[in-house]
Amino acid sequence: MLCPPLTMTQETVMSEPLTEQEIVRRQKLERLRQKGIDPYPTRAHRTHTAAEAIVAFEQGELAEEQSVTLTGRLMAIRIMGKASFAHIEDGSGRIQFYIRRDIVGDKTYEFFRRDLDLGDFIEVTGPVFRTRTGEITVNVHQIRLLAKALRPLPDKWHGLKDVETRYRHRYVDLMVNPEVRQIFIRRAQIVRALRRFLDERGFLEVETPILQPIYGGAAARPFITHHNQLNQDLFLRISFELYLKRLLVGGYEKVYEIGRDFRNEGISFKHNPEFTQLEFYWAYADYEQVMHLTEEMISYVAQEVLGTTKLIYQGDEIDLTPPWHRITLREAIKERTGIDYVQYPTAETLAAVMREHGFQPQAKATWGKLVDHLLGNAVEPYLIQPTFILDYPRDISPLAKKKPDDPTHVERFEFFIGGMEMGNAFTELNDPLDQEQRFLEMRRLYAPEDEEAHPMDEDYLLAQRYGMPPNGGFGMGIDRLTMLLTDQSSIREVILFPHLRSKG
RNA sequence: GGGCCCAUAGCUCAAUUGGCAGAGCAGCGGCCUUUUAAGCCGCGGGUUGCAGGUUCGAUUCCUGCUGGGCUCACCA
Repeated sequence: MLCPPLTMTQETVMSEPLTEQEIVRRQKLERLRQKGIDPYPTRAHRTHTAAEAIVAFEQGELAEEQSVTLTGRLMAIRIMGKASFAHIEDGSGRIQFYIRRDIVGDKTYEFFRRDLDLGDFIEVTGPVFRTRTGEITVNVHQIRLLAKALRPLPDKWHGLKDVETRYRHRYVDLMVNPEVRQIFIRRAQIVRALRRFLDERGFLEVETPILQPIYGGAAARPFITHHNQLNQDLFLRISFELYLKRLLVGGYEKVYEIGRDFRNEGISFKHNPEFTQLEFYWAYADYEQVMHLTEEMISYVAQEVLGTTKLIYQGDEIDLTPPWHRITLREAIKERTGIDYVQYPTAETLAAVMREHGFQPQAKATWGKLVDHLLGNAVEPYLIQPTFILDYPRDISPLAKKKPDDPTHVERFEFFIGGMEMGNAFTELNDPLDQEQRFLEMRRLYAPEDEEAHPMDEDYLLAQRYGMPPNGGFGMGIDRLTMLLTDQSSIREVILFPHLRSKG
């Protein structure tokens, strides 16, 4: 038989016609059913993972001819007539098995040869031995199908490279690219280490609303949704800040949250519309103490996850060992551009001198945005080693407390590693009347129809009037930290299902 | 949103100046009882992202569209 007729009459929800290989696999499925074999049996059995079987054999824990039963996905097949080698892969790794016709019999051997495909999940049982070339191998006595795969696997050597397919069908990426699987294991380790670090220091993990009637705590455009029964528009949160600080009013002294923020903005190598944030708030601390905790926390995580505080990011050697470099924003900008922004206290004069220096700021940018432009364009890309940039202009930091000796600046820092902003922190503003003025100021800065204009959170002001302890707050992008610790240049490589435009 | 680049078989990639769309892997048939990117022989598989245009002839040149990548802008 050269090629079976390429027709399939079964109804399908997929719009694409079946490929030849898919038709062949469905025919095998039918053949199995006719033989009375369930291609999707309800239960599987295993005595060892692949890794456990290998260790058990190496340590002599398996008696002569003692059978093990392993499960996994069929990843490679080498048929040599009346005997064959193949590899299965489970969550612990790969292991080879050997199957001989004279051991399993004609019927089983033909089942293996004709009915199984790469990608199928199977169960194999038999004693473990070492081949002539030294590989620990299961000598199969019984083999069973656990789940038939109806789509062919990508190239066994080159894997799946097409970036769009990797993101849209991440499960395929994960099944054939082990280094991708490793990234998300490491991501979980990072989050676990952060939790452990904060838990050990008495921080309480809390959960605050994702659906919020008023958004705030950051400068970003929100996603809007709607509650039908309440007939109420709601916003997906852009930060946790205002809710977490309410908890300090309530009496908790150390709180943190790890969760998702949503920002309705541009997508780039370091921006995804939804991303994971860590924020903590610490009563009676200031931004100096938060800085200490930050460098301690990040180096702890690196030590826990990588076993070292030195790493390579995109070709640069980075040393996370504290203490980190500290420089004021004003000095950093002066160092890189020669511009001392305090000499140009209005948007007009600052924009003018920036243009003289070759910058092209937005025409209607506020003074604070101009300073931020200088930071982002002239300073940030050079901050490869971990660096705290301190003391931001007051008018771009409406939730931060003024410096006692300089009311034009606030006690705020951002920290940068590998040329990326990793986090933002400040001595939190806890003066309810000052806070109210800041909110009113922000409202004046933006026209009401401006999408960046922020609604006034009156309940937050009310909370502060009950008394909020002085405190230091902190926010950090976990996706970016994961990029750093896995040496990835795109945030999409550290998010399992990154946002992509719909097709068609 | 602007600029640049990319899209060819299930996967990874070729295709000369515009001249018959190919290879490896995967698949199918055959040989092969310690292989490991197994090997050998044979066979099938394409709306070249989509829609137009130029041309005797378009994977190739042009326009538009869709999706992706990089980059700039945007992102208190």
